[in-house]
Amino acid sequence: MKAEKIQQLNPNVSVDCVVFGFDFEQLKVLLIEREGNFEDKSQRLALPGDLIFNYENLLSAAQRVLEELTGLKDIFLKQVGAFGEPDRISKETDKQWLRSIRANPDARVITIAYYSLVQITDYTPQANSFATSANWYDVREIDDLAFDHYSILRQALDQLRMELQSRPVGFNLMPPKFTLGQLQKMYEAILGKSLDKRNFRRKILKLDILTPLEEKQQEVSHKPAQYFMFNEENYNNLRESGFDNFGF
Amino acid sequence: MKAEKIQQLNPNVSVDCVVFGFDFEQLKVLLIEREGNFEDKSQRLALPGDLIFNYENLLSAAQRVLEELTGLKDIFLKQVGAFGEPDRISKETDKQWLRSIRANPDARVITIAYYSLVQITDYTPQANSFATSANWYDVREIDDLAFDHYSILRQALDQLRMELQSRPVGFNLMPPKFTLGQLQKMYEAILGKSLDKRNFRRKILKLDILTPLEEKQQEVSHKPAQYFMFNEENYNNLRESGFDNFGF
DNA sequence: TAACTTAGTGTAAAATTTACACTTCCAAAG
DNA sequence: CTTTGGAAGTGTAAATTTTACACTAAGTTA
Repeated sequence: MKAEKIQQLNPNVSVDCVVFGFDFEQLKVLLIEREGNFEDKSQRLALPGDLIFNYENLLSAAQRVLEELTGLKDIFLKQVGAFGEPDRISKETDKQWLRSIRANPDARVITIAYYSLVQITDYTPQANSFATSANWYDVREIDDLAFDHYSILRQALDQLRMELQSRPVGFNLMPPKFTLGQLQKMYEAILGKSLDKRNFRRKILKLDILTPLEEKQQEVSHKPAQYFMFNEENYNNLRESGFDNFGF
Repeated sequence: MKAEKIQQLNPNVSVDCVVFGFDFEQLKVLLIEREGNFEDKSQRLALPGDLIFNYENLLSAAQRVLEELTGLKDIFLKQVGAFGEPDRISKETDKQWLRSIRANPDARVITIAYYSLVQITDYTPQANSFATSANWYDVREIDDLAFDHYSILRQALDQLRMELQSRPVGFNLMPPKFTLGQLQKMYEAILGKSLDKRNFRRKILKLDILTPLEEKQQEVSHKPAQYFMFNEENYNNLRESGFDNFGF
């Protein structure tokens, strides 16, 4: 009885995940494709998302749905906000599609969006459930999506940028050792603008959250860069102490 | 038929409003009292909030509910986020109270919170519906509330402070003409710390959004201060251009 | 007329931001 | 072996911003 109760879908509330990925070149976002008669590709693409269970925590629901659709597990997600326009499911193709997968396809659904930022090489999406594919797409190439997902994406990106300006975010998505050039590329990809190398280095090093390693890059056809790792302790202190002096 | 549809409550989604008010002295928040057997006063107090109608826009719902419970109308509200812990309605007194007013008192409810900042003297709360009172309370004196409303309040306050640091917010809540001392008091009340008078003046004047008036304060028992008003145009430009150089 | 209260004002030192160009080290190509 | 291409790495001067700090002015009230 209890188990049944837990498994009941709440027809009015869904979660959507905006998982940004960085591959040392561009900022990408994880999207799924769905079966159906869509005019163009952008309408076939959607953020991974689905209804929550009735007695499920919102964040857990987002993590569960993300794993079900794309195979990505244990992703740290942060809330963007609620999207609840009564007409957010207004496109005819979206309505049709919902009829094919939902018990209650005409219910009014508000969705809670979450976002994250991961290192692409750490995760290999595996489409499942109603997703026919799950892949990374260059954020700059997306100009529309199913439902209201495009505006959710934009808002998540705004929030990520703001977060990046105010805290040393994004280090969770760097590999254990990395070069300052890679770190700068991450900032540039997310902020969508280029930064001065010397000023970037000065500023990031002054934070005292990076520990230089002895090791250097190998087998690159240019001057090898020094590797760095995080000073976890200082990094956490800085995260806590909030958002002073951290803009680029 | 349509009207009936519109009037149907959605048992799973509510809105809550955190209306901050400033009275030239302290930062206050608008709370309602409810009928019932509550252990202490803090449990009797709650943010104005209620279920949404099924085909209602979330923001409109927040404005409607706010007006129904407190009489405050045409308040500009900004979303804080969704609060959806499955156990957010866990206090026994809250459950009892819901049974007295809701058709479906045991439904799982997620709530979307909104906040605002107004000038207290512009609004006189009038309790109505299930609110037995609607009053302003000093934010610093609140240490708990019904449901999960205390944590919603804290999060809204964090967001207000962040917003204040990054944009020239809060001017909407000043009277048409005001002194720099009053403006500084507003900043101090919201940020919860005192600021250097000379530095504050220099910084705020450099933004070039204040126009000095000829007029001076009358009948104050000290040196009368000069009045200022907004330069709407520059103010809007600054709001748009975003959040550079605006911390105190 | 003395006491009280808030308004209003300037500066020097420190810290931060900004713009800017050349040398170094490696692999690959010739 | 030499040249070339490509990213790494480094310093400084000027401008701007931040910070700390104390006295006089103009009203009202006692």
